[in-house]
Amino acid sequence: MTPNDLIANAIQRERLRKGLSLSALAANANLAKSTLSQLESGKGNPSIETLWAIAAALEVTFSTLFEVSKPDVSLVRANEGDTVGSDHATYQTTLLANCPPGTRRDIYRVDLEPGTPRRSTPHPNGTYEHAILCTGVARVGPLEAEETLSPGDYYRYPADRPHVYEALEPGTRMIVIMETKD
Amino acid sequence: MTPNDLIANAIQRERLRKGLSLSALAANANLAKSTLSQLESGKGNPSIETLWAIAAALEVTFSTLFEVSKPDVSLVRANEGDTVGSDHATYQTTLLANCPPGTRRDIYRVDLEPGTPRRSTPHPNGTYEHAILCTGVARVGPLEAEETLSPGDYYRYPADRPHVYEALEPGTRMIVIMETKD
DNA sequence: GTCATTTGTTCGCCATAATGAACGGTTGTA
DNA sequence: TACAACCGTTCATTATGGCGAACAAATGAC
Repeated sequence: MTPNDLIANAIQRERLRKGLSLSALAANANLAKSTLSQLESGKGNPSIETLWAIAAALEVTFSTLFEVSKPDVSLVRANEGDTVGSDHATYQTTLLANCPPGTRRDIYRVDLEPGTPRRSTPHPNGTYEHAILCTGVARVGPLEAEETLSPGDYYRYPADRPHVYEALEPGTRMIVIMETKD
Repeated sequence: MTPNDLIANAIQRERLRKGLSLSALAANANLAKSTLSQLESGKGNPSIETLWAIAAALEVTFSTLFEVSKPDVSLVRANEGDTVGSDHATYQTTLLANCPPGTRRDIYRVDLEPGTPRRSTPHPNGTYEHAILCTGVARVGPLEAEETLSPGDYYRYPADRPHVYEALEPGTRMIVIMETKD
């Protein structure tokens, strides 16, 4: 893939996405439309000033012009299914939770040992926690709905009420993502 | 930041990183050293053919020349990190990454087996991935900055460029949180 | 139908990016 | 010291990217 083709495709892709005509884009970017015409047809070797003007007029970042067109697989997968990208037998991904807009998700690694259960005070209203157990066994969750998690298990629960973490085996480790409203 | 300065810095940064002299780079790229001299001093408006030759000679990807600095990665080993709320000896929590406003974080559980490395195509611009290894050993990250992760290790890297997941042990499992701009 | 407008392309001219030689400065070696 | 080999910069020449005018084709208004 030569840079000419790369940019030719990128310019046209972004231009059509914005519904701009070649002439209109030329006007916005203060470029001759002949220049754009040549670039989109792959005949050309533009300078970065020219590209910069194009990127600005297209309202995209500079490096966008050098990216291959995105099939947008991730977003489609997220809304649709559980298991994705299992074309390789050696590879399997499971979507555990997609992120609602207007939320924050802070990521914690939690190491705990058997002993006194850790009781967490309620977090702000609307808070959720996502726990994925890595190693060991743990009992996790709000008071009326604790669950015993084994490695790989995923559990999401409201964290705006009292909840516990209790290791049932030594060397228990889990990932906890705390989700709060913005 | 004008593109001239951006590229001027990038070329010199990558050139010095490889320990190349300006003259040597010019020879490798089939360019006049006067051209490189002008570019590195910010006086210039190079064509993409010129930049392409430079990127090839520097053995970096094309878009590397437009990046402000190195890939914005963060690595927290299993025994590292800022520990919070460790009042109990049996309990330890590590904040791996707090969530910037206006972002989405989707959570995946990834199971993979040794074999062909899984190469991921770039996600939309500004995407980051957070990987926490649960069991096994994996090599993860963007092409220029892969890291070998052991259980408990946390690695954050830009995912808007090609990156890989490769299991180095059977039964490798990790959590991947994909972070995208809203 | 006619005319006006807009589309993207092609061509000659001009500004300029890339060139190569010459330059001064620095390092290393006999 | 003298000399060679390298460094990066500067400058006149040359190749070429960007420009505007002219162009044919498609579209819309009346």
